Amino acid sequence: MRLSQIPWNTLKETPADAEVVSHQLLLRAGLVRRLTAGIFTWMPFGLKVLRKVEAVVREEMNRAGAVEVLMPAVQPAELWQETGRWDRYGDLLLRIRDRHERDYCFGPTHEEVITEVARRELRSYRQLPVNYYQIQTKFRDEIRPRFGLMRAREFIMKDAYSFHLDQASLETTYQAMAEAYARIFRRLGLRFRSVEADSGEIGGARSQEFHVLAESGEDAIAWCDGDSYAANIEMAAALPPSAPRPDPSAALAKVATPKSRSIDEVAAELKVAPERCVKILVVEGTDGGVVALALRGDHSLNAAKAQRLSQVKTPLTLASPERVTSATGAPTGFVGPVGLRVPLIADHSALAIADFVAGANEAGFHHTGVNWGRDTPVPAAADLRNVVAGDPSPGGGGALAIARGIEVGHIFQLGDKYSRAMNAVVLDEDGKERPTIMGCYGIGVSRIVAAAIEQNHDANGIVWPGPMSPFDVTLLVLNPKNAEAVTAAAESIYVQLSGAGLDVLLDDRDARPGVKFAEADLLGVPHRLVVGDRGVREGLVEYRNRASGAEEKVAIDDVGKFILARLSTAAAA
RNA sequence: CGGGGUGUAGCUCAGCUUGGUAGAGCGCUUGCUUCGGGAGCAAGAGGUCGCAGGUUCGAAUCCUGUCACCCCGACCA
Repeated sequence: MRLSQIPWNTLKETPADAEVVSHQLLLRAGLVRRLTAGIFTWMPFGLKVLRKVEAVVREEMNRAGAVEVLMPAVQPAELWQETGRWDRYGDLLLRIRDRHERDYCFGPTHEEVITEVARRELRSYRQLPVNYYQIQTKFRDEIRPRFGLMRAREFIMKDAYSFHLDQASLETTYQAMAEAYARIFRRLGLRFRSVEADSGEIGGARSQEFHVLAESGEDAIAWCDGDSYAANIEMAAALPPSAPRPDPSAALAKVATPKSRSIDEVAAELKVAPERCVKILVVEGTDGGVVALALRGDHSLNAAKAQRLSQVKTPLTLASPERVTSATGAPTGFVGPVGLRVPLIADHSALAIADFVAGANEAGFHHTGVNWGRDTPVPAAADLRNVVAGDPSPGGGGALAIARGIEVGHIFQLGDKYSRAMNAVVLDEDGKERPTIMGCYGIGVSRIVAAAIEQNHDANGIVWPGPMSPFDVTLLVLNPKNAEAVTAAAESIYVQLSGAGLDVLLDDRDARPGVKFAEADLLGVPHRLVVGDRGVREGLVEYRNRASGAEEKVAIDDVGKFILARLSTAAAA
């Protein structure tokens, strides 16, 4: 492409409302433009990136035996009423009414539509298994769209749905999808991890997430190199400490702590480490009362784990300050296990310490030297906390590390939830009707673009992994006005590279060199060639690698081979 | 939805407290000089000050309403 013929505007200043780097750089590099909250236009170069991601996804889905379809974006309410999700899905569902006053929604996902397809098309077990996929625009009316493409309302997703006669067949396809996903992210040149995940609302037996690793990731994932354990922190099990609880050695005492409510304040005032404190969180229970949860002072509550307790109301709700005071006799911050009048469940780690500090159930006072059993009944034990770096891995292979990740893929085993609700059945070998068993597999295609930038950028702009870059190579022409020879050389190199099958961006604009360099860095194409007066006289162009900054001079006649060699070594790596 | 904030030129923002008729930088246009890391000088174009009411001789500025957007909380690819 010749840059002189494409309107391309970059921003020198960071737009005020762009919070995360990917959003800032997408806007600054002119790849996307925001139309309204959570809704974006893909500009020419941004679209090229999106298409490259789609192509890899499509190739790998096809390789894994999936078959592409394209379902409607607009879906009738009736379908959603069949599965009950018209009412349950809530405000995330963008509802539309047509001129006949009929209800529709803009699809946030396609389980209903694909199940409708399946129940019409699939009649015999002989047609199974089948895995349909599409790459399509979805709309979820997020309460708060943010972070640019990372959490847009309108976004592009690859979603696949597989249908099986039995669980064993589902397992096979699920495994194939896990492998396809790993191939996709590897081919895109992204550092990623697959983790065990909570299957959440969609339901079903097994679920795995794929995360692009990046500091700015919204999710925390726990992993261990020693045993290849990896799980979303929501799921990662905290093992009970192996050492038995020490015997009490201190006497129970009540101390005044008028200013201290938080663990940090209490620990500072009493000069004890937070891990020698026990904090109590009071949450709503299932029986209309409240339930107290005990954690070691330095640990944080894991909402997903707490919700799994039968006594705890879902969704997890902290009791209001008034409820806490009336139930325990103390305001929040001073609740403790000694003489506590509400049911108490303690995290394993909180149960494993002796002589600890805790609230005294009286405003302005804490206890020191508290011991389970001696001063309080021994509460029920449970895994309630988030794992922290250094915890033993549930896989037994060593210590856990915590990394941040951006969820870009999620695969589920759905079972027969939708096929039963919508009567998607096939005849089995015995001629009996059986509901199909389903799997579903999503990839956030547009989110991948943002995640790639979050993971790969520097102070000057984007540093695309080669396979996602809008171009293979960018060719900067310096001083074309003053040097016809330079223009001619650039043209010949452009033809040479294009002829070699490379996607080349030729910067033939009448612009100053500084502008071209700065904008090339912003755009982040991995390989840059500069054609200028200096080199052309010697028959040379200058090469620079965007990621490493390494520079090299290359003979004009050899540029095609040179770049191709770089691309193939990058692909092999 | 609850809490906080912002709407002034394409972008980043000043002006608002204390009403007097619109500003800067970047970007854009033209010319000249420049030209190896977002040039300099000069001349320009561009704004119903989010919208609607109100107060006032006079409103970007004060009041009321409204809309949009952004940030903090629970969901998700």
